[in-house]
Amino acid sequence: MELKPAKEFTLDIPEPFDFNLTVKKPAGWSWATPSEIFEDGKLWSAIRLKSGKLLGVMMKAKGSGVLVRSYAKVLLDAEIPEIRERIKLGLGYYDDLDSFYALGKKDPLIRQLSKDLHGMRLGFPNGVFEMALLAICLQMAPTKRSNEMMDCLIQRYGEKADFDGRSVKFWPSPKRLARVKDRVLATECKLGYRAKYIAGVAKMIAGGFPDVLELREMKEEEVLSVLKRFPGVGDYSAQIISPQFGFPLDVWSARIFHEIIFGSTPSDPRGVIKKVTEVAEKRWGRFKGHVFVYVLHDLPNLQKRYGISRLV
DNA sequence: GCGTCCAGGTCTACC
DNA sequence: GGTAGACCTGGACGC
Repeated sequence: MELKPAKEFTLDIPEPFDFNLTVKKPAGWSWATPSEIFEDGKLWSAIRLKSGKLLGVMMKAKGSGVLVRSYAKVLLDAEIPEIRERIKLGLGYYDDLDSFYALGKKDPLIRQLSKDLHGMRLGFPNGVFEMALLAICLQMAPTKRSNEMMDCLIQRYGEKADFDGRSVKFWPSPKRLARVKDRVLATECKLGYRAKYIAGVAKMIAGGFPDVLELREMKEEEVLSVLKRFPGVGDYSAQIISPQFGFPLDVWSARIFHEIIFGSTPSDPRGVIKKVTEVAEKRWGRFKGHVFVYVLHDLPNLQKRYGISRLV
């Protein structure tokens, strides 16, 4: 689909802010979709609005802010506030980095993180469905296989945005996947038992569900409760999908945080998830999500200090 | 080459 | 309310 230039605007993001670190994070996570393009400080990506409309987005740093160019087949004036809000959320406009970094006065881990990745805002560009696909594909699978499942979903059922001389493939819409039988999904993308979860989530969202901007306004416990109504979404997945940044410990990250907090490698990483989560809540409170993201993007540096045993 | 185990969770049956 | 066991698939490992 060839998209035409639509709304262009500049966002002033509060300091500290590093555009490159925010949209192209060190561990290689994509901003919104794995097929987006980041070259010479410019990002070409896409977002999907609540209506289901796909927008192409080109962004680059401009002074203390960010120049945002959106591309659409047709853009309504009424959609402009939603675009601005989604981009602000995607660039971490609301992240309280000053307060997070201030914890570094007493917490040596945060002191190091804020030094290593200064200005990296968490950002939450995607909608509920894209994050649900990510979370479910991450379950019980090595990274390679998770990536294969997600790539297959995007290539087979995703939507292409051609704009500004670039082509970006975006996650499938809930309406699109709601029309696919779970047996077909399981076979085509080797999703295994996850296929019925994905089909179920697609149907629920296609039938009407709070969007990411609405979830942001709820209390953290309420958001998690709402998200856990999805089939196949438990504590871990709900915290990945939530725009309020929880502490989604899995076996891999539980091992890392146990080594950082307690200085030892747990023999049963799954068994320490509850304990590590409780300590994180007590130690970092509302900034536990910041610590989680910062740590996973700073592993090479932390390995030297904390002797983390396994990086991948 | 073949069989077994298990991995970046969740659900369900059973106690 | 707590907890085994099952769930897809595919790579690693032992034989």
